[in-house]
Amino acid sequence: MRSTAPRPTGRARASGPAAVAASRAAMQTIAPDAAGMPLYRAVKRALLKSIELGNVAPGDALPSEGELAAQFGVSVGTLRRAVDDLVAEHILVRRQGRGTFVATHTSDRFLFQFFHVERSDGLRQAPDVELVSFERTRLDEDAAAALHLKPGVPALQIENRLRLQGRPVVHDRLVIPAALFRGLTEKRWRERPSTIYHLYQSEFAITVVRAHERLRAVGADRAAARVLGVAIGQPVLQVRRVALDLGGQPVEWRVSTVVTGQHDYVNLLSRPV
Amino acid sequence: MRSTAPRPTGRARASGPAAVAASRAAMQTIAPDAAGMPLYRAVKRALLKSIELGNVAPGDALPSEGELAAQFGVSVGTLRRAVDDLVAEHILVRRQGRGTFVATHTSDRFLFQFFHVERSDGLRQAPDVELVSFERTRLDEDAAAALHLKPGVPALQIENRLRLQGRPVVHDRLVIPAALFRGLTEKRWRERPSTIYHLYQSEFAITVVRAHERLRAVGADRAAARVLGVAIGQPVLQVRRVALDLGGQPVEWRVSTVVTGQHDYVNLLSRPV
DNA sequence: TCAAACAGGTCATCTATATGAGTTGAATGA
DNA sequence: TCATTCAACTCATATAGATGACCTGTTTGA
Repeated sequence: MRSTAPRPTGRARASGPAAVAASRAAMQTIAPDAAGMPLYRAVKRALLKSIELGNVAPGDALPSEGELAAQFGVSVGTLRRAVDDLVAEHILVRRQGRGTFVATHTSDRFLFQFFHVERSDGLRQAPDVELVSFERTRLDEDAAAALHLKPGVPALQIENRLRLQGRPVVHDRLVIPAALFRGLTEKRWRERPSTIYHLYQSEFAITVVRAHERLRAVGADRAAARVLGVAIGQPVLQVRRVALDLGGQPVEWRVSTVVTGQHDYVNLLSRPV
Repeated sequence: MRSTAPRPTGRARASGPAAVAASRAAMQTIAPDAAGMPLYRAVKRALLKSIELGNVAPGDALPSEGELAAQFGVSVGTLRRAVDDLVAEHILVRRQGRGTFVATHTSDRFLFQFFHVERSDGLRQAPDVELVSFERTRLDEDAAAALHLKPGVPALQIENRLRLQGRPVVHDRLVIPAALFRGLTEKRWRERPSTIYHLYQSEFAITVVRAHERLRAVGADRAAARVLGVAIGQPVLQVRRVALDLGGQPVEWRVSTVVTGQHDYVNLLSRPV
């Protein structure tokens, strides 16, 4: 049994209630090139770096605020300021009474951060995803430009069909650099238990935190028409997405085709806080 | 000349450097129904209310943080916490060394918060707006539903054509309730010096702070085709927007038609902070 | 006259500390 | 046995204050 009078510094690691929360990994130290930068920004960068390097993995608890502040040699207020930012960016998740955790791509919260199609009456539902094709290929011009790589670099191209309320609504064509996803097979892809981005995160340590999309209306091409069961040339929404990881590196290029007969792409300008 | 030893409470209003910043209006008091609510949220609400009521107008400086904190009877830290939120929502703007101001709809910052069309190569530019029509009408079903009003309520319908790099790219049809925009004439509309939302704000005390949009691909209808110079039935992007004011009330219904041949609708998922 | 220094205001960052609320596992006791 | 209580941890809120950066009008001094 542990002492009721805890030592003033350093604490038993593997006993007591706190041990329930995951391991207390050491953080990166504050970057030396942080001169002139506000302290809380330097702390934020160090936290980010620790997550990027895998010192703390998605789902892990961070050390407590007091502990972290001590590790960095800053006050709790400053530490919280840094964590505030990362929570706002959905990179960390706070749970009062439990701890602060590295966010995982499992929750609906994340799903709908990256999935904006819903039924025209406002019903928002997770899509059913069917794999259409999975093949090894090389980057074409568009994908290469989006991914900041050279055309011809080995890649995987994956096509999905997404159903909402049973109806095929979205056709996705994903292109990801093979180098970042070594060992990814069609089997592993098919058998993922959760979302695609959760697969990236849990199996390849790639956490998608941002994306930018460019939307346009086009006539359905042959491939999309066939997969979605619409006429060639029918107006469909084309969404071209670049997904970025924690370090801001592009990791996925995706072209989605959306049939907007009974569904819309929704966008909130200035989310309520 | 003022005393070098300021009184401990209450300060001279119209002299000294501080007088450069605009009037120091009295704030709303903290709502009595704020029980259980965190103090900073109650403060935020009171600030919002003061802006809604016009106690401080767009462009005005708020009292200094210390002064405001004293008015509300909270610490500066708590006051800042409330202001932080409103700054994040673009309702207030901080300028170090100058003060904190009620945001105005003049800056590019605001323009691009609500205008998401840019050239496919990434060039982002403010559009040139031409008035196509301005007429008094009554709400149809769609507009009424969007504005939380009954069909048949008097309204104004305004059509615009937006050019980018000289090329007509967007056709807007705006519907606004006449009751909210009493005295708005085509002349006043035409002669606005700045953006539409700035007109709403400066002339009608309606500040648009949020909007939600639903996008779909459709074939160009006759009106859009004529105004935009495209063939009827050509795939175009249709954006249906409801704009909300400070209090969250819908104040504008807008249907935009975007020709996405050489332009895209851009959307950032999880903006970098 | 006019540029430089200064004074006094603003917000920005950082520290330190106190108290409350939520969670969990262990101890307690019927 | 099993529900309750409790201790000890977590984050959440709030306070008070110090120091720095930034901005602007006034004073100073050549």
